[in-house]
Amino acid sequence: MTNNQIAALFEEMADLLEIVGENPFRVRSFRNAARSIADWTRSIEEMVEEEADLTEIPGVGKGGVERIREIVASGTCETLDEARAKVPVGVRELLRIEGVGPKKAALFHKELGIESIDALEAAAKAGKLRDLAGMGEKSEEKLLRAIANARKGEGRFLLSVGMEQAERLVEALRGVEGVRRIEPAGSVRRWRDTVGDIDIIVAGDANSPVMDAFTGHEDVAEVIARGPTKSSVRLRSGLQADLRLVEEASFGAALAYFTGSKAHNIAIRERAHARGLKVSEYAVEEVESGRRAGGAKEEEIFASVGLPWIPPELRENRGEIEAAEAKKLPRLIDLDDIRGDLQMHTKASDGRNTIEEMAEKAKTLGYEYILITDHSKAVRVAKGLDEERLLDHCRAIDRANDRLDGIRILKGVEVDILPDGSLDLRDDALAACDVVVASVHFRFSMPEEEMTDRIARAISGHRVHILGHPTGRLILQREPYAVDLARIFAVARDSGVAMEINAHPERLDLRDVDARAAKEAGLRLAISTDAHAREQLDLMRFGVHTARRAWLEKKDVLNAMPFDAFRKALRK
DNA sequence: GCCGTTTTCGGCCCGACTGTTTTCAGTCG
Repeated sequence: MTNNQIAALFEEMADLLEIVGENPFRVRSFRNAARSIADWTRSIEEMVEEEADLTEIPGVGKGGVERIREIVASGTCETLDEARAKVPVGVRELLRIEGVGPKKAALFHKELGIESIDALEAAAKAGKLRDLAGMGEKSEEKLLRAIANARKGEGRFLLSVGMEQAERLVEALRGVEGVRRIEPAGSVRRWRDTVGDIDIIVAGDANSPVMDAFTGHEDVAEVIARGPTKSSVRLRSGLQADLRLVEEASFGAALAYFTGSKAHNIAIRERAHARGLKVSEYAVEEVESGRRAGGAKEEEIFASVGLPWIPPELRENRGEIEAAEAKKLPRLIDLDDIRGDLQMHTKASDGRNTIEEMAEKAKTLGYEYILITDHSKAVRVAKGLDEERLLDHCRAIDRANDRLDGIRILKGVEVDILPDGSLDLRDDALAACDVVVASVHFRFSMPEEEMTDRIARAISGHRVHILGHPTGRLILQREPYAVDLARIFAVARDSGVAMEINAHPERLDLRDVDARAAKEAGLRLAISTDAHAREQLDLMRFGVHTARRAWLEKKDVLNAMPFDAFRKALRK
């Protein structure tokens, strides 16, 4: 049983208890527990086996420990079973519909016996909902639109999609009259790997036409809500976007508030509360006197609770507040620190550009070196290289190096890890390469132990320098394969192998928390774009910000090193 | 149910918008 599976059951308990009308604070404690269980890096199942102290997990107390033990032993617990007996599963589904919370879900169930989204839709179409307390014709129509949206959109979007959309909107609104400052907030600003919506904060005049410009933007498909200080729209892409207009004196408070994360904000607010302060999206105030203690700048919000400014990527309540307090925040890596790119493909396999074209583009990015890593032969569809073609390719790279000044082109390969843990090319061919990246590209559905053995064998026994996209996930498309990363990290450490953070927005693999665990296990990380065309070398920023979310500093990253140090670090 | 910079009981983050309501509940972020 994984931590995520345990967390999902706590989340389910919270939903069900809320529908039943349980004490809201009790419900929240279940949600808090779910959240910190999902974030917990050690295996909770193992902790149970070892009888370790589970109350170390924030938000887990005596009751939580009991429930976790029950869940690990049996897959469920008494509280959950009782709640499930009271609320059919379909009623919980209703919460996914925008505008339907626990109260409405309970109302629909109690009054009309509705137990599914389909049934809710049918009732709305038949006009049966308008007579319920607090409902009317308008809410019926709204509900039908929300159901249609839920069917279409299904939640979250890739970071790159959200980032591009946010940048478009900000660009369009920046020049509107009365707009003084504008910044995207939310998960886009924290560079989370997926985004659920876009938040934009504007400081400006109350009578600025920015709301009209926003709700009237060409990307807007539907206006969900429109007020003087807050509007929400549904974009053509299916994404929701919210805009907040505040006075300049409140810009920092609003930015901090809407950047989140929610868990981080709650922790900051509790901290403020303990100091007799109240933090809102408008200002920090002393509770007693009502005196204002800041709000124009984010720094003022943090300073009011005795902390330095915390970079948005760290604001997940994963220890950043404690680290800030102890003056131990990391000096996070920046895009400017990157000196090379360690995974890219050329026409030799499935890339669109030549060695020279990739190198020329890399020069414009200011890189000192790049590593060319075409596929090996197991990847047939990509025209993967066999031993002979790899050696030819290496000679072509040598020639390109002779012709080009101002950048070093390193010979490499992305060699496939075969199901038995052997590599797809002979050692003598690999020896011609400066750097070897090894990756898994097929047979993803092995049992965890076999997959772990497979990868461990591949990186320990050969001349591998970097493990490419270590979990194989494709965000929103394919789950990571089952693999014991802690064991992989231990083997990699003994073998001097670095882990990749693949910067492609569909991969971001390792993900933030796993990359952080890799660093804590004593490993170096390589941030690579895996570019298949020269313009994809620009995707590096997504990898770097994922690295920032993993608390990585310059010294943790292989390709942030000057060339000589990089070469030295590779020697095994 | 959890927790402690007013500590073992009594709190628990805060405000905007909507749709239904003559003063507010519900939802959302």
